[in-house]
Amino acid sequence: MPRPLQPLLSREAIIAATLKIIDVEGIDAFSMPRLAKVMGVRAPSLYHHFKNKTELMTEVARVIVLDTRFPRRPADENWPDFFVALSLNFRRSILRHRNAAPILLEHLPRDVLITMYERVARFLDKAGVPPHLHVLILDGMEKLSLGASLSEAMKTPESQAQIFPNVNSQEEPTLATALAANEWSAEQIFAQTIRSFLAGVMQLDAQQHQEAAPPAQRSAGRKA
Amino acid sequence: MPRPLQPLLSREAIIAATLKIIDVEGIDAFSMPRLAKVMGVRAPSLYHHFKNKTELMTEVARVIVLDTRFPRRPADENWPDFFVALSLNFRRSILRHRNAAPILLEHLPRDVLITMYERVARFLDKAGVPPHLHVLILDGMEKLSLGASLSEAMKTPESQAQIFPNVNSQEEPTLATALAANEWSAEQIFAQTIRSFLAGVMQLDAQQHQEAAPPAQRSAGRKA
DNA sequence: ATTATCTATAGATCTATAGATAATGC
DNA sequence: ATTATCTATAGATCTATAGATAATGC
Repeated sequence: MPRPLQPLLSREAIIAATLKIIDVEGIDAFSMPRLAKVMGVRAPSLYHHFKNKTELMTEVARVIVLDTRFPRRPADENWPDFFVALSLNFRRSILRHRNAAPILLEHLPRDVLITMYERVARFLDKAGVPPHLHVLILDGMEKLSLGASLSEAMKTPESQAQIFPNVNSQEEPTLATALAANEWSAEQIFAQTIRSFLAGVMQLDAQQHQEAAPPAQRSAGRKA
Repeated sequence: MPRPLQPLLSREAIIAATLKIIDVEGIDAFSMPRLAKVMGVRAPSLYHHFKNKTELMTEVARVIVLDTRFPRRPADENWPDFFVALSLNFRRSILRHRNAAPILLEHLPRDVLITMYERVARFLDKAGVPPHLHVLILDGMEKLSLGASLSEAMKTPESQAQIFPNVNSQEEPTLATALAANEWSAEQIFAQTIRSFLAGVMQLDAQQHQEAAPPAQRSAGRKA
């Protein structure tokens, strides 16, 4: 059966099948022959649609991140809510495919993020957040979201319920006490971390302006 | 030459050689035969010292993280400085072996972190930071440090100088403006992010106590 | 008896290319 | 002429185990 009446493959279908294999069987189970088998074709046919395995993985990473929904814009004074919502969406997109975390690390789709960050920067502008804080806010949000998502994704099923796994109350009494006092889920802690970060960015910036210049001033002096 | 007069191998030497291969040639260049060749032995000899490749990689990840120095304790009121120093040390430890980032993600040595967090929790206690904030602070610091280190580690040599690579001032004007205004290095942004996060944690907590209880109160009410 | 190497090798794959083949679209 | 499959296969490895061997330490 050389060329079939209807194409058996498409880039979209190949990417979807790749994700499914990785989701269900794990990343080590994935190979081009395995993918071919799942799709009912022979391995070389896949190379008609993707130059090589790397190109396929790059697209998989893109699809995962592109799934992140952009939240509705809240009232200007509640702009941190927007960041919490966006970060949670990003985190959930990654955790929808936790077995793919290593792929995401290796093929982080910078272009997708850049496009997203441009929209976010415009949002910040409209909300009245001073431009000299934009890079700090975007970078901090990226790092927090990536760190939280990737480390959560790598948790074993057993340790998924715990914030810090394997804490021994004999050897780590202070930490054990702190954990016992915690009533938040990993996701709630993440949201609160984003909120705290944003609050701190604004607070430290306000402090610096107080020091550097008279009250209602607002420019220059972002550096120490 | 069956058993040599002096042992040719040791766990420490094997781990060091593994890291060297990964640092110099990249993670894909690593294999047990390649490692054996570098050490002047045959591949099966390595299995006398490590059960399998996974055990070796787990130890490599441990060694990388164990390299993180615990900073000197500053005056209590400057406790955030301690966190900035610790986070920077952690980040630098990871970036000393940037090619090993995927190993770190997959074999994150939880026990090493837990031991470190116990010390940090005690430090927080002494500095007067209320226990109900410990988990939030530790988790946030972990996520930020991991996210920053791992994504920095995966940057290509070309993009290492940039905060966000490949921003086009035609297509992303707002973001490009924000980047042009930035005068900080990735490391400086990271430090400032840690600082902001900590400031925000304290500020939001103070606010909540204001709402929930009369001034000098300090207990309960960590939840909304 | 135990330790630390070796030889030999099972056994399992993988990625990717060359070139054939038949269907499709112009 | 181009497209989308196929067959065949080059070429390169890898991980890990079984069992031999000689040095070491008791």
